[in-house]
Amino acid sequence: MRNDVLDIAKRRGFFWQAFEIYGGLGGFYDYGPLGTALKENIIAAWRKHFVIKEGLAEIDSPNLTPREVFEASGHLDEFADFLTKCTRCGAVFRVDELTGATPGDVESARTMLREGGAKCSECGGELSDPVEFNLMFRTYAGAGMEREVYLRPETAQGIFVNFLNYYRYFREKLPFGVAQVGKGFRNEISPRKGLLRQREFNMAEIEVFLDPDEKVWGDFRDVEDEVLTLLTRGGEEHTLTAREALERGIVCAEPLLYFMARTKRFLVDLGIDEEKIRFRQHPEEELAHYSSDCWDCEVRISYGWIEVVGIADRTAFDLSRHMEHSGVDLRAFRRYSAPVKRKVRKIVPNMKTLGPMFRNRAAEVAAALERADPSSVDPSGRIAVKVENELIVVPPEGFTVEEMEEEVTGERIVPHVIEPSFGIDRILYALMEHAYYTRPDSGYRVLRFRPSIAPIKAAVLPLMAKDGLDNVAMEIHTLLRNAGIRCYYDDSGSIGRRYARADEIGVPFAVTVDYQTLEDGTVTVRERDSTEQVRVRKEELPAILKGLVEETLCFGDVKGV
RNA sequence: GCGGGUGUAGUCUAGUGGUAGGACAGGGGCUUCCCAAGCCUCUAGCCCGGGUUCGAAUCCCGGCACCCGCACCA
Repeated sequence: MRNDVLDIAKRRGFFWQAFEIYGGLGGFYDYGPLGTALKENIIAAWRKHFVIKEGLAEIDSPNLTPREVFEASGHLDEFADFLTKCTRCGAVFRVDELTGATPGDVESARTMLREGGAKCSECGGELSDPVEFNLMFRTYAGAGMEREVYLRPETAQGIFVNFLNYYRYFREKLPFGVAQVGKGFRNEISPRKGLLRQREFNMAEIEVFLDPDEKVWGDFRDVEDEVLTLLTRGGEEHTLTAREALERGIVCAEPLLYFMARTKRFLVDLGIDEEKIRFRQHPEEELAHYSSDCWDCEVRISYGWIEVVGIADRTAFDLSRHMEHSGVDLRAFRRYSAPVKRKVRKIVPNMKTLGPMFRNRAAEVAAALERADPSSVDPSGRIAVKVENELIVVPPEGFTVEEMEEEVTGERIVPHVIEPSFGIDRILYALMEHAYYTRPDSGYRVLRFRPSIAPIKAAVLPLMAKDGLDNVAMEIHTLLRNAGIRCYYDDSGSIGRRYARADEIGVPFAVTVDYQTLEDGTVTVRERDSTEQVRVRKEELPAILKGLVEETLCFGDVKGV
């Protein structure tokens, strides 16, 4: 079955190994005409399900990202490393942790490891030769190559670093969500399994920013009846509704569960087999460095259960780290429902005396005084403040301590992030496997794409390429294309062969011009899976096909003449 | 990255040192032909690079790619 799908993928133009004429390059694929169209249709469906329905802001940030971003995100520390493995127990270690120094290349890593005489700290076994483990592609920006940049391993950072822009865009109110469709790059050690593990891949990510004390998103009632199969960290398997999962505390964060249910609905809507979808919670040790809880949506295909969507609670990790590293305040303001009044003692600088006393540093001293704690005024009435690492003692006449009433309207908080991250290529491949079947009578191959997802919507076929049937069919072909329907004309070989060719790439409808067309202007429309036909007037064809393709009209409801 | 396997037209495959063959797919034709019918015809291939040999798809070495397992998978 897998081979049939891969055969169709290559032969008919869905996808194939890239750079083949130069021997190929592992982990890189081309999408051909049909694959590109299919991918676009999947993304369009994703937009409908998430961007539009959830009211997200879709954005587009660069693939190349400066080093600093990944220093902050932790990707550099965690993944640009030399690793060694215990040959006895299989435990994995970082060379820099074992030797206390960071090696520059594999050779020096090996030397350091051997000279240090390091052994496995778990079982004392011998360690393997180190392996370079840098999953990010590095390059340089600028003529002088002065900026080190990396191809992003996820699109998420492009959203986090712009948090303030999106916060402003959403008029400074939580919660809000930002989405991005784009490419991610990971220099996988061994890319495998075709589209499933590429070095350059398509992803669609959502970052939802929430108040940590009020982690809710969407209307849970919309999804509460959705039945989910859940594999918990503890090894239990449950099949229950989202409501039950929430009430029994199987998934702790409500928005996580909400997006899990929405994800399932999206996949089923695409044509993924509902019976072959499950959610698996990451065990502690599998969690990424940034997430506190994560559920993978897995789909069963010929390769087994594969992850197609990851739904993670990234907590305040990313924003906190970018705050530390950039020095920019990335907090949101949580407004209290009513302002809180409170009495405070404050130091008020007296500029009249501070000015002559400190001259050009007076402003800094005043600022330091305002930040200082009134209780640190010493018994003699003086206070010491730090200005540019210098301790300055300000005499009593330089300030007053005043008691005043202050109105506090809110506080600053670091939002938490819920991240549903979709692997578009994996979804596309899984969809192809799930859509594939062979006709029981003939064994002919069919892709059962629903009309809105199918890359090509209609085939226009003259029964015979003569007697003027071909001309009429070509006219209809033009008519349909002008109506915005993606279709093709085919007159080669027998009519049966042409139906089979169309079925193999999942064309849902075939329009056939026959001898009766010449008499009364009607054509037949054939539905792919049932192979049933209905005869309609050719003038009505664009409207009927548009309805069928947009799924506002069912094939069974098409009125024949 | 390690171990095992595999690379022959678009796809599947025959060919174990001596002229690369087939099937399917594809193109052109014939046949009033609605589910890959038949017939004629054409296109198209030894993964790449070295070596051994008079001669390599075949043997050897290296590389690349794919598959399976391990490891890795933010």
